[in-house]
Amino acid sequence: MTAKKSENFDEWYTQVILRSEIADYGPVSGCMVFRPSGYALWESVQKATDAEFRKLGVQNTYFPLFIPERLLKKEAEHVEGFSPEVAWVTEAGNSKLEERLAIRPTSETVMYEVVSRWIRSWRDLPLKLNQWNNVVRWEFSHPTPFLRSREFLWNEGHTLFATKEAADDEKDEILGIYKMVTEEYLSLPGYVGRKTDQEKFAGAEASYSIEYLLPDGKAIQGPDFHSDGQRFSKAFEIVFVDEKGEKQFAWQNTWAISTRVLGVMLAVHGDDRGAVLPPMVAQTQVVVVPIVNDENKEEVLAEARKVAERLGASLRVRLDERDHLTPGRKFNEWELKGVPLRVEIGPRDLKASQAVLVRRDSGTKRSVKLSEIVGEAKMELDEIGKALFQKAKGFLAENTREASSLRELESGLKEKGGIYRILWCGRKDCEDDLRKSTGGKILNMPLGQGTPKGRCIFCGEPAKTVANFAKSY
RNA sequence: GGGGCCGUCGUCUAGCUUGGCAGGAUACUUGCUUGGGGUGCAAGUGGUCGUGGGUUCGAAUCCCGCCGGCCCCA
Repeated sequence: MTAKKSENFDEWYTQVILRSEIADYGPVSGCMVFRPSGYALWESVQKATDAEFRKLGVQNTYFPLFIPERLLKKEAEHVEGFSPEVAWVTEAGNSKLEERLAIRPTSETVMYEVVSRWIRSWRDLPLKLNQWNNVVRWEFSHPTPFLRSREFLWNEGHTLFATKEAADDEKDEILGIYKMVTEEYLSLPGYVGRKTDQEKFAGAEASYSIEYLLPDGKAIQGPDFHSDGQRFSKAFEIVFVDEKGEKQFAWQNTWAISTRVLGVMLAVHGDDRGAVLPPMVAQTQVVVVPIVNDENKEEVLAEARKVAERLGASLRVRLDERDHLTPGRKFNEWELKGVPLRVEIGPRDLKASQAVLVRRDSGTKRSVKLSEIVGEAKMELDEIGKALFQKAKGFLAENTREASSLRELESGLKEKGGIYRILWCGRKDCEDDLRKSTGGKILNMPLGQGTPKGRCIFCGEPAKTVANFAKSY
């Protein structure tokens, strides 16, 4: 690592993900490669999230990558929102296609066209579908691995209900899952809230998001949930007969968590030595580094293997037996790669029947008895996950401020960055003007708040809501 | 979206101003050495100089386009 996180964040971020061997660039701009340790992070998130979805009765499916143009166009607001960044297939071999095919930017249209055939009666509902897949959104501003890539991986949940109430009830369930996974697995704190009408998903009635703060003071959106109402069911004629024998349009939701959260996690926790991976998602949770010399090589290696095996029964462990590297080199390498916990075993430890545990997050070392090492390692890993979360939470809190005047907001964003709590009248004009004059935007509006006392930061009319405001990715 | 800086072995880079043998460090391979925080020595492998065109006897070097990366502004 040559860049410092605090001095040149963008360069630091690039170095971390490349040098830690988590990701690499592909040959097409904006399309990244997940290397094994990077893909393992996603698999951990996927596994944890998917298990929660299943508890709600969500079933996994797979729908096609390609969407015929006529389908994509069926819901007007939806197509308008996505058309600038849709990638198209227009040819196959030497012949031009009769109808061009969109590479899915999201799958509403292709799914609902088909699903409409599956729904006939209120007994067919609720129908809760999900797919883990890739989508393509051809962004034109600077692509950044994980944080803004043209192709990314995500889940897209698509659920259909008989009533608005049933559909609305799902919001807290899904946002709760996303909050749990990002907090407990990725150690990331964020702000849950509703998006403004301008910022909501193209085709939704209302959108909700979890917003995060990056170390450079800019905010970025994480997982989201959309109440689609009956817009898509009307466009795609997803109709069922209710208990009274009347035809009704289904009420729908869509929701997603993407690989972007991995970028947020890497950016938030990493330091000037490299990546710092939360134990719950790290491919390797513990690395065992034997420290040998000629006299006791076999003895030390044998004990190191034994320790690695015992730890390996319940943890993801790697034993670094490479003989051509010195311990110091290995320490640096595994720190760069972000392995949460290191176990050192050398001649001195052997004599005392102990080993040294070194935490990646704090660098603290302590000796533990070999007989107790499994329990101690588990405890440390647990502590590391919590400590990362607490540290990130502290950063978020320190960089969340209130601004009561436009001037305060402007200068604050410029000098310190971070997220500002502001009062807003709810009018689109003010939202636009705020964006123009500050370069930031309304991220979302915290849920469960009453009408606040006070006036809109821009126009001075009575405020309708509190809003999280920041410069963003 | 606008402006600026930059692309040379896997990585970092010298060379470019003033056109003339692509050089170093690191990594990698082999051997020895070393080993509790980036060991040391020796030998070896590795480069269409981002890409396409132009100028020239001759281009990493000069000119133009494209691609990619970074920075600043909106």
